[in-house]
Amino acid sequence: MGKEIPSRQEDYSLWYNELVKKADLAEHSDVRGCMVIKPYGYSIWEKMKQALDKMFKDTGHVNAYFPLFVPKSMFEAEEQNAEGFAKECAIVTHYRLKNDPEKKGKLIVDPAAKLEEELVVRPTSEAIIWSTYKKWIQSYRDLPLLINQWANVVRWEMRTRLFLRTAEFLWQEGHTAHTTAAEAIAETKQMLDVYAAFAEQYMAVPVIKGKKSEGEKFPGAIDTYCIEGMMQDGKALQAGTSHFLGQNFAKAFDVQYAGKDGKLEYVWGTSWGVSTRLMGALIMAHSDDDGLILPPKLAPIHVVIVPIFRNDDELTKITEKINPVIEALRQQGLSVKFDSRDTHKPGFKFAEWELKGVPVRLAIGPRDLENGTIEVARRDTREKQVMNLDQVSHQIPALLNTIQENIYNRALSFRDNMITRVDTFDEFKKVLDEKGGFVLAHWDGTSETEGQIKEQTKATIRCIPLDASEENGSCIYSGKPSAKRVLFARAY
RNA sequence: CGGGGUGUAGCGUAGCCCGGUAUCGCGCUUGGUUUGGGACCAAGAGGUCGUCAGUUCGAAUCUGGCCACCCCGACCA
Repeated sequence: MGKEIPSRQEDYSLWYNELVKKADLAEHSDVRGCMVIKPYGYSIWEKMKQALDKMFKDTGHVNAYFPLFVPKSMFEAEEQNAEGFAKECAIVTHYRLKNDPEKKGKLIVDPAAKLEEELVVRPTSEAIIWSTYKKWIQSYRDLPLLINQWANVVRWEMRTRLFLRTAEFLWQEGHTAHTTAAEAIAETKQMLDVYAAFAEQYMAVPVIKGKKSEGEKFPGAIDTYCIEGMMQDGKALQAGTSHFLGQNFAKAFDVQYAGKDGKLEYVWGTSWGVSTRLMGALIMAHSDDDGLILPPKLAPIHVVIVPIFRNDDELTKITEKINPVIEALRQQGLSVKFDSRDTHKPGFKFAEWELKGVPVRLAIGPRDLENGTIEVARRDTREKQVMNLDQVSHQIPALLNTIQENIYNRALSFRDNMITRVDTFDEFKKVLDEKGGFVLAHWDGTSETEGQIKEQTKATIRCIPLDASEENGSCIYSGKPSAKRVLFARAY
């Protein structure tokens, strides 16, 4: 009955798709590869934005907005970057439609309105931003330039999945310019730390910080750093990236500054971003077969209250009793939903709010009115307890903190159990097939080996962990010497 | 772009082989009884059967073109 979703064990990807739709997060639109983010899903994204935006501001960044369209010539300027995205760019070639003379009521592209120069719909904004920075930067006094933008971007993906990979998605992209390489590298790492802190403290998703291999890095970057999370099906998900761009874009767009000594130097750059893909990570890291499990810090509704009543009179009495509790919870900054609909039974409401992942549910009925109590249920453990009505509003904030910690710890121990060290290629393949998760193994550092392993196992090097300890060993594939283990996984 | 599949009410489907304008469930509307874990009964509303053309007295059903979507592959920071 009602909205049931398939179990994770039956079909993980079907479970994910159905959960996204049934929990009212998003749905496919009539536009191929694009999704509609529904109000409930969007409010989670808004909470993410809010927290991240504050973290960016606290580290000295300011927001700005750059255009959606990038002239093709500008896009070409940084070759590596342009080539990397060329295969998935949407292009604007015309600027006008006209009535179809053949078919009434139909529109056709007006061939007379062809653009002199095509416009690329941004797959990322380095080109337009660096060509603007050229105008903004003359002196060392103009640096560092620390700018972020919240925007949509378009990458014409062949196969799409709600939140994880769509043709258009929402993200933020930070673009900074610095006088020295050291400062730019420090910025790159700082923002990686910001992302990791956000993932762990707000999303309750533990992540591994690391550096991408040559093959996996951002085209146009010198180094790409990332945070990698582990999903419940044993596949890895890249949740954020931070790039040290060196002087690549400065040279491509001729962005130079005069130093104190009057000499012209190219600036050093970084860029970093997270996207609505984080929604996918959030969903897949915590949720269960009954629906979403949201960390309190990102839940649009912290507490839902379900009254149990047989008639208007009982509802009135419950409302009178519960209103002060609602008020007290809101005073503490919590978002509270009082679900007094008389069109659905309590059991239906319980199931619905569980599907939507509301962390805490309160239920109050005639029996509670007599006893001065209320039932408190946690979404993460499904535990129920009865509390005194006059104490409940004081205890909820602590309970929410407990839930936030619990789902983080649960995800952390799952993730830790999903890291396996292997020393042979046979073991490597066996672990990937039978257990999944991250595999820590020695690698000779060549892209040939990386490519061979990818081809044979579909596993990629997720990152070279920043905290990897020096350890002499030999590459699982080639047997050549290796100084540290890298993190492999099959990934989203 | 290759290989396979599907298109019937808001959603999920039956019917298609063997032509006669459409089945069932969920949801929706109305009324009543219900309400401490996804209520029940009754009465309703809703479909140019993806699209265009052809065959036929007659097409959801047969034939062809087109379109869209899904799966596998290729591709993918």
